[in-house]
Amino acid sequence: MNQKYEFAEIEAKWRNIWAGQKADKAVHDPNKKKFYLLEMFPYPSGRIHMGHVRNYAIGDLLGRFYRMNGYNVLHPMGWDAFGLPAENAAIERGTHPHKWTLQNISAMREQIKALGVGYDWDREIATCHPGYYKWTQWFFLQFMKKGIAYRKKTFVNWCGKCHTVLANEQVEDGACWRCDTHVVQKEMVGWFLKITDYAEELLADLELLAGKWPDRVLTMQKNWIGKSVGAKVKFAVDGASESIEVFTTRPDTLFGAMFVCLAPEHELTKKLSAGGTEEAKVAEFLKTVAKQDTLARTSEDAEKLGVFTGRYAVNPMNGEKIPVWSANFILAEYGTGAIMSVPAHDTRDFAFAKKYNLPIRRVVLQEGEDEKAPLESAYSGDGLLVSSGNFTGMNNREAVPKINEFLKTAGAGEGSTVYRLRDWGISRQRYWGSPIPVIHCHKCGVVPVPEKDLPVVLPTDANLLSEGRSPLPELESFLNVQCPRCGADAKRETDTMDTFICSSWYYHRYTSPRCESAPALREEIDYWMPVDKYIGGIEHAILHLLYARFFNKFCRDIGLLKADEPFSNLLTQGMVIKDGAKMSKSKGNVVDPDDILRRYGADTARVFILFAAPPERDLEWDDSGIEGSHRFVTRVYRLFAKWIPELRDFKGGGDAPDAELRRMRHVTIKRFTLDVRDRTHFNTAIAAGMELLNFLADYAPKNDDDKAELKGTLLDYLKVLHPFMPFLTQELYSEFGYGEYLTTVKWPEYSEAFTVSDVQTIVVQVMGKVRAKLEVPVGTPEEEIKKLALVQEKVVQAIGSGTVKKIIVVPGRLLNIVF
RNA sequence: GCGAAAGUGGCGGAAUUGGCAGACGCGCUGGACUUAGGAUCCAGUGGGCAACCGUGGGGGUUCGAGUCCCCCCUUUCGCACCA
Repeated sequence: MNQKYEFAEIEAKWRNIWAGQKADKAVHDPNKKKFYLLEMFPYPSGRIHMGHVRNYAIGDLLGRFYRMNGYNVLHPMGWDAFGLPAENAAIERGTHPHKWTLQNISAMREQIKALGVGYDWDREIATCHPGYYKWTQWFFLQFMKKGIAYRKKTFVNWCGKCHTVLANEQVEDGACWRCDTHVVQKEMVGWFLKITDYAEELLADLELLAGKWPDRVLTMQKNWIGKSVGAKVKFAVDGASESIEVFTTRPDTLFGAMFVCLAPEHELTKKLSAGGTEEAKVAEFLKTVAKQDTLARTSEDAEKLGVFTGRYAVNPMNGEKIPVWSANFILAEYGTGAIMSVPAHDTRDFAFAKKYNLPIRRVVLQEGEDEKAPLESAYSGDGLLVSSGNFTGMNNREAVPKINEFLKTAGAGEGSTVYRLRDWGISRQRYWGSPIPVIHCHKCGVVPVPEKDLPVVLPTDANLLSEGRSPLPELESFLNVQCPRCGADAKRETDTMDTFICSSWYYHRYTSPRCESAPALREEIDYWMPVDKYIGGIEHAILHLLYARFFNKFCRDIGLLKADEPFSNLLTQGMVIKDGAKMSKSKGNVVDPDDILRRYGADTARVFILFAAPPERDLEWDDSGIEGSHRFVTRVYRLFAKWIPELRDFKGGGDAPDAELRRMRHVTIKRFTLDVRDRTHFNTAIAAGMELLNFLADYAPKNDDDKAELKGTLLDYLKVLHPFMPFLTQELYSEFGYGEYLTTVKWPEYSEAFTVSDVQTIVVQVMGKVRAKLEVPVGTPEEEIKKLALVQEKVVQAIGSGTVKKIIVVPGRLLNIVF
C-alpha cells in the first residue's frame, strides 16, 4: 500500500463509491429500532461556513455511531430555501431569487458532500419547491379550518429595511433579528396563527423535555410563554355604561387598589376622557406617548408618565370610587391592557403614586406591623389582610380563592390566567416565500383556495423591485383570479408566509419526502418521529424551536401523527470563533472550509473540530491546532501502513496475548463508547484514540498471540475511529482486505474485565498529602498494603514521632494515614 | 436590577461518584536524522533552588475539596415596567 497519506485521492474514491451504492439510504423497517438524527437545515446562502462544518461533523459522527450500534438511522438534509437574503441578493446582482437559491443549493450540496457526511440524499427537500410548499399552504388551510389562522388589523413590528412585518419572537432588543434595523410599530392588516391556544401545553410539556434539552433553552421558552395566574376584575365606570376590566396576579390586594390605569392605546382612554374636564390633557399625553419609542417606553428605567382621565371607577369589593388614569408603562397587548394600582404592594404602583401624589393604603401586613405606619417602599410579600372587609384577618394567599369566588358571584370577575406569548404574525410583505392560499372576493370576503387547487404557485417570472417591496401586488397574472366560491372576479392574497412556517414541519416531510397525498405518510411519520437527536445553534432557542413544537402539536391534533413533542433530545452546539470573536466578513476572521479541505482533507477537518472543544461550548479556531489534528490523522495512516502488509493475511494465535495490549484495546473501546453515547464529548474520545496510537506506535508483538491481539486491536481501532474520520478508516479497512462499508460494521464491544490491569497503583497520603506510591497486584489484602505503606521512607519521615490514629482506605486507589 | 452558566499551565481543554490536578493536543526548549527543515522521530515542559505553593478571591465542612456549603470578584448568556 501507499506509504504516503494521499487524502485527496482517498476521499474522492470513497465519496464516489458510497454515492454510487447509495450507502446511506434510510429505509423504513418496523422490525428495527430507529434513530432519527437531524441537524437544523441550512439557509442556502451560497457557501457553507465553519459553523455548518461543525454542525454536520457532529451529526455525521452520531449517525455513523448509531448505525454501527444497530439502529436504523434516518439522517437527512435539505434547504430552508425561502427568505429575504435571496431577494436582496437578487436585487443587488440583477438575478432572480429562484435562480440564485438553486445555484446556492448546488454549490453547498457539493461542499457538504465533500465533508463526507452520510446523508440520505434521496430525501433532500427544499422549502421553495412547489412539491413542498403545497403542503405548507395545506397546513395554512387546516389552521383556517380550525380557527387558528385569522386576519386582523393591529399594530405590528415593521422592519423598514427588510420591508416587512416581523413576529414578536423575531424582534430582539427592539431590532430586527436578521438585519438589526430598529423596528417600528405600524398598524396594518395581517394573518396570525393562534399559537396562544397552545400556550398551556407548550409550557406544560417542557416537563417532558427536562434533562433532554439544555436547561437554558427550557427556561427561555418558559419565560417567553410567561404564564401568570391571577384574576380578571371588572371595575364599573362611574356615570357610564362601560366597565374597565383589569388583570391582576394579586386579587388579595383588591382592597388596596387606589386607582385604575389604562394603557394609552386602550380604547377607553380616549372614550372616557372625551367631553370631560381632562380631555385636552389626555390628548396631549397620548401625543407624547405616541412619540416615545416602544423600546424606550417599555424599558424598566423609563420615566413613568400618566394622566388623570377625569373619570372614576368603582371597586367591586367595597364600592369605593377611585380615579381612572392612563399611564405609559401599561402595555395594551398584555392582559387586558388595564390594571388596578395597589401602591402599597407593588413597586411600580408605589413609584407612580408617589410621583402623582396619589393615596396609599396598606392591606397586607406582616406580623407586628402598624397599618398606619408610612411605607418606605412597596411590600410585595405575604401576610395578613387588613382593611379588607369580610376578608380582613385572613392570610393573603388563602384569601385569593375566596376573593375570586366572591368576584364570580358578584359578576365582577373571576380567577384567570394570562400568558405573555402573543399570537404569531405570519404575513410577510415580501415576494420570496410561500403564498398565503386565500382569495379576496368582493362578495364572499376571504375565501380559502380549495385544497385541490394547491399549490398556489409563486410566479418565478416576477420582476423584482429595487426598493424591496413585493412585486406580487402589481403582478396581474398572479393577482387576478376567479372566486372559487361564486366565480366573480377576485384578487389573490399577496402576502407570503413567514419562512419560519416552512421550517416548522420540514422534519416531518423527511419521513416521506415525495409523498403526494399528505405532508407525510402516517406509517412513515409514526415510525420515525420524534427526532431522537436534534443538533443546532442556541439562537433558535425560542424562535424555530417554539414554532416547531406548536406545529407538531397541531399536526397531532388533526391526526397526522402521534408524537407530542417533535425533538426528544436537543444538542445546542457552540459557535466557531476566531481571535475571540464570531467569524464574520466584517471582522476579517473567516476561515473558509474549502480552503481547509483542500489543505488537510475532510477527515482532518472533522477531527480538529471535534477535538478542539466539547460540542456545546464555543470553539476557538486555531490554525496550528488543525496542524496537530492532521499530524494525528497522518500518524494513524502510517501506523497502519506499517502493520497491514504483515498482518493482513495473518491468521492464528491463541488467547493469551500481552495483557497490556489487550487492556489498551478494551479501555479504548470503552472510552469511545461512553464518550460518544453517554456524554457526547467527542474531544475526550479522540484523546483516547491518541493515547492508543502513542501506545501502538512503540508496540512490538512478541509472539503469535500478541500478533493476533494486535490485528484485532487495529481493526477495532478503525471501527471506533470511523465516525470521526470515515474516509481514512474505510481506506485502511479495505487495505486490510475487508469489503464492507464500515458504517454497517458492528461497533466493537469491550469486556470490563480486560479494562483493568492486574497491578494497581495505590497512592499513599499522610494527612492528605501524597508521600508515596505503591505498585501492588490486584487483590492484595488491605492489611498488607497498610504494612507496606507504613514502612515507606517518605511516610516514616512525614509521620515522625506522631502516633498513627487511623488509616483511611479507598480500595484499589488510595490510603490516607492520619496521625 | 433579577436569573442561569462559567472562571483550571503560555493556549484549547481533561479530571464521569469528594480520592494522584493539569489526560490529550497546541506552543515552547533541547536533541537525532538531514544540503535544508515550517517534514519526521526522541526527551523535557504548572510555579519555586528547596521546604513547599498551586484550579478567580476569602472563609467553612471533611482524613481528604477543582468537585460540597457561605460571602465576594470577573466574564458570558437570558430576562428586564408583563400588572
